[in-house]
Amino acid sequence: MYEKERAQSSTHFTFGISVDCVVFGFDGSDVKVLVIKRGTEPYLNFSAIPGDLVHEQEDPLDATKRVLNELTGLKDIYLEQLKAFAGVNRHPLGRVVTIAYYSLIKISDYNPQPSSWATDATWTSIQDIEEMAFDHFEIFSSALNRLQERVRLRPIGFELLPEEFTLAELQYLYEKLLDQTFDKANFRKKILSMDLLIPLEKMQKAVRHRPARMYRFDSNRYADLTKKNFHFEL
Amino acid sequence: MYEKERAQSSTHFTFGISVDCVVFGFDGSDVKVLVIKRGTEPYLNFSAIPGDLVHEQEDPLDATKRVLNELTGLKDIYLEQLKAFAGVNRHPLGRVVTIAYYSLIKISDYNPQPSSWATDATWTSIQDIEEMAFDHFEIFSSALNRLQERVRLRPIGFELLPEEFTLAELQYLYEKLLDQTFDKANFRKKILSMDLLIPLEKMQKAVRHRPARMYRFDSNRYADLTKKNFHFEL
DNA sequence: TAATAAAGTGTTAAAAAAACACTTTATTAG
DNA sequence: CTAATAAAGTGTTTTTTTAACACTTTATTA
Repeated sequence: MYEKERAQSSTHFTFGISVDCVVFGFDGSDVKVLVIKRGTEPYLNFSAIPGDLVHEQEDPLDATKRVLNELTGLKDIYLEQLKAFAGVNRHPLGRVVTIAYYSLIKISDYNPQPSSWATDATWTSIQDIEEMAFDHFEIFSSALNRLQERVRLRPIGFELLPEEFTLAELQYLYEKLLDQTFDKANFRKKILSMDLLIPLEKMQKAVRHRPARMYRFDSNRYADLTKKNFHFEL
Repeated sequence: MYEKERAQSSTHFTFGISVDCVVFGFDGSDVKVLVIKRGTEPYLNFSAIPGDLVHEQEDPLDATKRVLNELTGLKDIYLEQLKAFAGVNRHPLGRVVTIAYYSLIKISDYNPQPSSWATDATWTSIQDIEEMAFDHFEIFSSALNRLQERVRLRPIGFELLPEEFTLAELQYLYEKLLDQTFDKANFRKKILSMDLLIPLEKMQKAVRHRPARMYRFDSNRYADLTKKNFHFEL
C-alpha cells in the first residue's frame, strides 16, 4: 500500500512520462492554439499538441519549459499544470503517462524556431480545432475549460495581450475567451475600478478614428491587493 | 520531440506511477481528512495520504478507486483528479510520479476496513494537519485549495453530508469549508432560490428545541438546470 | 405553563450589475 | 477648412443582488 517500499521492487514498472502543453495566443481577432503536424507514425499527419518525453532526471515542469523554448524561442512564459492523462491505452506504442500544461503567450513575441520538428507549428483558432492525435483533443478541451474558468478569477488575460493595450482590445479578448459580449461602459467601469491598470500617456496609433488610450497591467499592484485579500473577478 | 516514436526506445525510462487521494469528510463539526500512519521506512511513523502504486495495466483512476475501496469499503465515491506531482527528488527511493486525487465522502458511511495497512487510518481536522511524509503536505494543501474553489462553483458540498440534512447543517458545513460565516436568513434565501433542494416531510429528531425540516439535494434537477445554462454559485 | 433555543420569515438599506443614451475627439473625405 | 465618420469615452437610470438585522414561530424541557 505504501508507495515507497515498492518503489524499486518488481511492482515498479516501466512507464514513459511525457509532457504536453497547450499554448494559447491571441492575434487581436481570435484565440488560438499552437498546433503541430505529426511527421511520423502513429497518427502520421495528424495534428497534435506540442510535447516531449521527460528525461530521466528532469522535472516535468522543466521539460515543459524546454519544449516551449524549443518551440517558441521564449522563456518565462505563463505556465500552469492542467492534470495528468494516463489511460492504459492512450498511447498505441506503450504505456505513456502525460502531464498536460497550458501556457499563455503574447503572440507577437512568438518566433517559429528552426528546429527540425517545430517548423510546422501553426496557430489554429480554438473553434477550428478538430481531430487530433492520441487523446490530444481531450487535453485541448480540458485546457480550454480550465482557461475559461481561470480567466474570470485571475488577471491572466493580460498574458495574451501586448504589454500595452487599449480597453477595447482587452474587452474583445475577454469576449472571445468567454464567448460572450460585454457592455462597453460597464466593462470599463468594472476593470478600471479594480485599479489594476496603469493609464499611459501613449495613445493608439494608425487607426482612422479617435485613438484610444493605452494601458498597462500593474502586477505589483495586484500582488499588493492580493495580500489585502482582494479577489479579481471578471 | 514527438512522444510516440521514442515510447519504446532508450529514452523510455523507468518511472514508478502512484496515486494518492485526499479523502475529505465532515463530522458535523469539522472538515476532516483521512490520514494514515506509515509503518515502514522511509518516513517511518509519519502521517501520509493514502495511496498506492499503479499496476502495469491499470488506469490511475481505477487504482484510486481500488485504494479508496480498500480503505473505506465504499464504491461510487465523488472523485476528482487534482494534478500530478512529479519532482525529481520527491521520493527518496526512486523516481515516482504521483497523480493526486481528492474525494468527498459521507463520513457516516465510512467503515474502517480490516486490511493490514488501513487500520490506522484516522480522521484529522484540516486545521490540525501538519508534517507529512514525502510532499504529502503540499498535496493536501493543493487539494484543500481546490476544494474551496470548487465548492463555491459546484454543488459538491452535499457529497459530505448525509442524504437528508437541515439547512443549518448545510450552512455550517459551508462555513467550515470556506472559513467564513453567513447570515442565516440570507443563506437560506440564496440556497432555496436555486431550487436544488427537495423539502421533505421529515423533521429533525432528538434535538431539544424546535426541530428543523430535512432536505435532500435534487441531482436530477441540477442536471436539468445545467443544460439550461444555470451556474451554481456559493 | 413559562422559559429556552433554535427554526424560520420579513423589511429595509446599500451595493453591484445591467441597460442605454449621450458626449467627445482624432481622422478622413470632400 | 469643414463636415461626416467611427469609435472612444462618460453619465444616468433601472433593476437585481447582497447585506444587515429585527422579528415571529414552534417543539422541547424545566
